[in-house]
Amino acid sequence: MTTERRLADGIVAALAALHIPVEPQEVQLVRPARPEHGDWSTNAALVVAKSVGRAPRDVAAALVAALQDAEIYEVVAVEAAGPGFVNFKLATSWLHHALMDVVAAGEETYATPELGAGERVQIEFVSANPTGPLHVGNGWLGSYGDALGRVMSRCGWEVEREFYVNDTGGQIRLLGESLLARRRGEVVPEEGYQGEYVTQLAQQYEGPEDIVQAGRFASEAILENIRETLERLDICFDEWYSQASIEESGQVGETIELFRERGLVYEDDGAIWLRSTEVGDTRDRVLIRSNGDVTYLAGDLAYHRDKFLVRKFDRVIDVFGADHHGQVASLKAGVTALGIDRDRLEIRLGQLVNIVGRRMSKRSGNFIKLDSVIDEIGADATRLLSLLNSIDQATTLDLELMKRRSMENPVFYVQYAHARIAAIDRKRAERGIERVPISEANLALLIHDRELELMRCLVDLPYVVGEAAKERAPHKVTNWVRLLAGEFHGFYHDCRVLSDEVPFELTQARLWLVEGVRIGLAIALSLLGVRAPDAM
RNA sequence: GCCCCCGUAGCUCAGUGGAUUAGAGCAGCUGCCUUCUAAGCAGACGGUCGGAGGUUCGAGUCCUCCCGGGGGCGCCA
Repeated sequence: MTTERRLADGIVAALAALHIPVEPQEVQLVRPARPEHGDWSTNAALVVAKSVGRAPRDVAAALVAALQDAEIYEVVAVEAAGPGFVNFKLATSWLHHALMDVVAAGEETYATPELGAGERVQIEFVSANPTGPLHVGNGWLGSYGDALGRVMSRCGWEVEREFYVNDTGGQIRLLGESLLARRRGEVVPEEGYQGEYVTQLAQQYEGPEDIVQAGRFASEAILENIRETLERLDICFDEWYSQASIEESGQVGETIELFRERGLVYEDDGAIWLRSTEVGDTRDRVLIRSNGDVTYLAGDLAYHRDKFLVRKFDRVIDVFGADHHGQVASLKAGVTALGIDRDRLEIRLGQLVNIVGRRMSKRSGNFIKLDSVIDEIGADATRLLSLLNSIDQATTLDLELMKRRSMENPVFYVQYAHARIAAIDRKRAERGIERVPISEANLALLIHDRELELMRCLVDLPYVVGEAAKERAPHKVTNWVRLLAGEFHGFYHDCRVLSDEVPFELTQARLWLVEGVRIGLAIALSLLGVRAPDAM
């Protein structure tokens, strides 16, 4: 049983003994930022004060007395503080036990909070049009979606990642036209695709002078290039879902029929409309244009019908760039019109990114190829760079920083910590030192401030991973791992593991502490999709 | 006009209800290498948390309005 569990149970029991009713969710047990506030702290007295009509400090005092009587294991002091917090001070041994827990659980099972309860969630992300190479923004949200999937999987969600391939419609025709124009040596139409890759594809295309076939050829080749780029970043998908396939399968018609049955379809100006204002949209939307083509929205709604009603996901998370904000209202409304609880569809909008020193015209970040960034700074740095900040914030990425081989560069800083640990282990082997089983190590010798800080940091990982999953914010894992790496470099500087000056027993204890840190680094880096190297 | 995101140190950003001194990294300043990688560690400096009201025992964090930046409001995708 963890210390946290013991304290939480103790608080509930103490409140019960005092006949104070409470909603358990309101009571928080946190690790305070300031050491003088103890090892753990609860706001229980503050949140129940109003309902029992007593001053928070009075409740806190009563709670303290009850908790003292309870004599919880390893708790050496309970005190009321500030406006009514109850702070717990624990024997240092609680950290040693926590370290044992980390090592016992290991990389596989440490920090795997059961939050998802097996809920089946689909995360759709990137879904870039196969009309050109991926840009920086795709890598940014691709890293986000992939890391979010990893974090949620670790927390007990059953995750599937999907890439929606927009392989049909006007843009593919336009791509075909652009390619054919290039092959004829003519100028590409003004709204067409001007990129040099079109010229290259035109040279490879040996098919007929047919827009559809040329478009398909080009989009397939480009999609292949997209896959390769994503693979370089270790961004994986379970499914590549074709928009063309959903249109050809008749599902669009079935979806529109469903809307019709609900009386949400009408004709106007020769087009077929969805009365989406009935279900929360700001305006009605066209499903079938007057020329007979289905709109992107109609396909997208058929696609979401497939996600919810055919494949039966409990929850769907769509990750879009902020430039797709216009789709949100109609998608939500369409899903509602299908009789699906709109809260089961989560749409995360990532703000647009810019690059330091590359003067942006409008959305300039989007014109920088992802492949060239990976060439420049490497895959690990590209991923970590993308996971440094919240996607809610329009950020300016600094490529130069990520190229430096020094502490200023977060990816090197963190990976270097892992490499240093591996170096210690190599040195240990060289010196013929065996690591004794942890049960035989005297962890009580770990009392240096650096050592205690490292253990405190490790204790926080399950909480951090859980928050990252619940808030769909994998960058919280990045923050944590940078912190852990920082603590480790401090420890490394002040506390030698292998040295004639260090007693054998302390060496053994430190070897296990270092192993705990390695586990923490390995877990966090794997969630972020960044390699944990043994040497640099 | 309406909708979404943001405004925190010179720069890039954490922090999204909790504790009389709001954090990190970088830039600039100062120390520390016969030692497991100095690709490191430490110290000092640096902020009216865009502004004004409000809710609360408690607000950078929640609500309202205003100012500023980005994005979006197609029979495009």
